[in-house]
Amino acid sequence: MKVKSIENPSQEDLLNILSEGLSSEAIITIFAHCRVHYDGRAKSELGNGDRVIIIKPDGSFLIHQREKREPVNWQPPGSRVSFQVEEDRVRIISVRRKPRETLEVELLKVYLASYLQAEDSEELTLMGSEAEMRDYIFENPEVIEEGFKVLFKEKPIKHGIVDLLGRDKDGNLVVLELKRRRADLHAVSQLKRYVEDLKEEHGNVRGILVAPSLTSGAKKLLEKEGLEFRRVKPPKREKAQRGKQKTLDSF
Amino acid sequence: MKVKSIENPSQEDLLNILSEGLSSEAIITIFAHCRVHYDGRAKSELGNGDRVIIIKPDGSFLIHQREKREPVNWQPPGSRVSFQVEEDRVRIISVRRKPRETLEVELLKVYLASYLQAEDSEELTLMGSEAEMRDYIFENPEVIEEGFKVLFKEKPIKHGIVDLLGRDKDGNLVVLELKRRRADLHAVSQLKRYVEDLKEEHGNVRGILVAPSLTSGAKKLLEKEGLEFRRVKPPKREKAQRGKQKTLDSF
DNA sequence: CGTGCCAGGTGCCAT
DNA sequence: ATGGCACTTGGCACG
Repeated sequence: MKVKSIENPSQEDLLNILSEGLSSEAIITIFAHCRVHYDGRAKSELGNGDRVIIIKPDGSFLIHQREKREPVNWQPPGSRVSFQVEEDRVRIISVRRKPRETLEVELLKVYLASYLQAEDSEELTLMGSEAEMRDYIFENPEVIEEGFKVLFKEKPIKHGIVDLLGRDKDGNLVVLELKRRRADLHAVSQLKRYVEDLKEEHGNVRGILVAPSLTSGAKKLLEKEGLEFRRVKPPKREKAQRGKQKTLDSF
Repeated sequence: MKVKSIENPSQEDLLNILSEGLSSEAIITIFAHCRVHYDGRAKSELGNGDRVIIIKPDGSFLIHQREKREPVNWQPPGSRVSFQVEEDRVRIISVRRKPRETLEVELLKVYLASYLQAEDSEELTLMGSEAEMRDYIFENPEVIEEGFKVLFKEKPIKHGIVDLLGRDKDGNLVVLELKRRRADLHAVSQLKRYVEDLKEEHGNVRGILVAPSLTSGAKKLLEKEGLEFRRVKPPKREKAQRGKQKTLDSF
């Protein structure tokens, strides 16, 4: 019996679903008219309305309204769930420590209470991430320019971590900042920070923003700062393997 | 009849729930053993497992595994749902245009099919955001320093938009970059970009990072760049009202 | 743990 | 639509 569900449950029914669901590490889903209070890093109030509530066995807690991809309120994994029973209503409370955050759902009317003892050992395989773009350029440095050689991947420098660090055919140090999508002002600032950092210890340093495209503002700032752009799209192929720290001595 | 649910539904039952749910603008929730394919900005595959699927009337589509706050796969609001019926299984397809993205869920076994015709007119009221911090400082500029006056809120400059722009008691232009939480390298880079921008047209410009705290790296970079820090925590009080563009002529 | 940074980020609001 | 940026960002990998 993987699943259990009760429409318009009595208070006893509801409490059964909750305790069985929690103790059996199931995913609990409740349709309810409710009100929500949150206090922690921020603070929020949500008045009465119909929502979908999900409680996962890892402590994740989601409250969804009828619109948007994002939950209106939530609690991250690791939070602890408990419930209080009052005269005519049940209150579900989720507490997170460090930072201390509490989420309180006042259930005014429950339309459906259910849980699923989910078995799932599969993990997502994702193609087209920046990590894959990095590996791709690492293996095919010529897509940046002829004679380009990679020295480091994910190299920590004074203020931050550089995606790729290499040398051009003239021996200049080259910093690459990769973006899997259209690069914006933030990306240019990031690249500029790395270039300025490295210029302090090494002579000339080139900075290249590598992305499928640029926003108008990014282009303006990039040109003003004497930085460069190479158009590269993230490859959508199966990730080969964990390409860890690659170090080629000093530089 | 706000809610409908069927445990271990027949294919006909399932199709009824889906079409009734979609046409009545309900939130549809399905517990199922399934497999998922996604292709769009990136590409992903997810093997067989038990998941919770949510389809919202605005086109939002969520697939949740038993862990994490984030859906393993999803589709944003505005996507269009349809379904294909095969011999022994149903396939739910969600398509987004611009960018073109498709999400396909192959339902191998459905444990529970349900929907809720949710009525909800309430919106979240949130306290402690950066916007509130901005309004707070706008109204109480002395929390930055004695004699500080605000000139602009959300002021667009050459490369970006400054949170707050003002003048100190000596007449120097002052840029404030606000963070509702511990400020990091990114915040410092952002502030530096604004300060450099304004220095080109105006004489001396001070940059102050306003946040509850700083990361170690942010502190180092901030000091090296001659920028300043003021410790301010975001206020958790009810938002007063929409404080729009505040312009005090030129500066 | 804190620091740094990506994300199929999402959402909001501006031009 | 594009742009610039915040978010209770979440999640991960590394020191």
